[in-house]
Amino acid sequence: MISSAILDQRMEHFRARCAELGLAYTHQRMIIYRALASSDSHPTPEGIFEQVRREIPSISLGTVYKNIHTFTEAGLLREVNLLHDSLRLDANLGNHHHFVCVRCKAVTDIPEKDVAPLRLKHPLPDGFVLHRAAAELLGVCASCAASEPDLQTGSS
Amino acid sequence: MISSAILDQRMEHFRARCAELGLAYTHQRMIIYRALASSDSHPTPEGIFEQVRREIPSISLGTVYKNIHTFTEAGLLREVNLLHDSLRLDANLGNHHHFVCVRCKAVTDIPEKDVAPLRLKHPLPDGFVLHRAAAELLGVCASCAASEPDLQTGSS
DNA sequence: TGACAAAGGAGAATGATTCTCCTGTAATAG
DNA sequence: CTATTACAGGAGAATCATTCTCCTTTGTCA
Ligand SMILES: [Mn+2]
Ligand SMILES: [Mn+2]
Ligand SMILES: [Zn+2]
Ligand SMILES: [Zn+2]
Repeated sequence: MISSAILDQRMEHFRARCAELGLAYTHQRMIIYRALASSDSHPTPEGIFEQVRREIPSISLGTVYKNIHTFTEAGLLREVNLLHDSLRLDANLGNHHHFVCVRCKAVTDIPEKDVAPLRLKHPLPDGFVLHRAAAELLGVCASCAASEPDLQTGSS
Repeated sequence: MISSAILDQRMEHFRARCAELGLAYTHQRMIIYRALASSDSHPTPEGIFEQVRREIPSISLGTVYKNIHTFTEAGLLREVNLLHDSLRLDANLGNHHHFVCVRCKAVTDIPEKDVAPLRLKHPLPDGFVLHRAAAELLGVCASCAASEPDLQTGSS
């Protein structure tokens, strides 16, 4: 759960961004975004659907999915897992990092030594056990950047 | 594509691990693992299926999936995307890191300042444009660790 | 208030993945 | 080198998340 101050700030940003983009400010959208914005557990669409249903029993799962896409495109939401559409496999068992192209979803290995060592400066929450750590670099790969010059600025 | 020396080493490891675990060393398994081990593009099950099919036209997609699971459990393969089973959303738009529990797939936010800054010590491959970087920490969350004491060693 | 484009609801369709069921074959003992 | 048998593979059905289609409803704006 998120503090009420942060939630208010997020809801205000949501309202402003809807106006900015000409998105209709519907009851469903407000409730869906509030469910998302008040969670810090990285929920699934199903989870959001279940929660929203308590307030709007007639809401359809399709509406939840459609708005998740709308919000993501509007920059109001991020997908935790860019690669969730299909399993991606790696037979390289050594430590290394990954660069993921936000455009074509290509995954490129980055040698471990090319990134400053990942060091925890504060301990993990109590009871957590760390197995492995790697950097996930997001951006645009060479071939996508070549075909879309305006992506080269790094401004999402 | 991977160098032939590394491929040989991986195939030898594969053979040894199969013997170790009592896994039958079938032609299909060998061809499937070779397809995986000779790729550095983080292929999908479909992609592996297409490639294996050239050598074993009668192979079934189910066999590819089954062996991918077998190999993953054997530690011969890793999933790039632990969270690919369902979309996971994040309304926290600030920079932060993620801890993913390998057991229950819970995603926990780690404040940006709790990890040493992610710095590239060598430039990305030519033409690549970086948008964002974050650490992905893998391990076992507090509640999973509490319920399975033997997971606390960190030895995968 | 009225017109219209955008948004929502219901359920079918799709696509990736898993499962079931039967057949074939690698492993191993004789 | 066979026979036995448990494990592995093939085919296709089933499942589950996600997307799409089609029609109805509702914000938005004049
Ligand atoms: Mn890799
Ligand atoms: Mn997060
Ligand atoms: Zn790309
Ligand atoms: Zn857990």
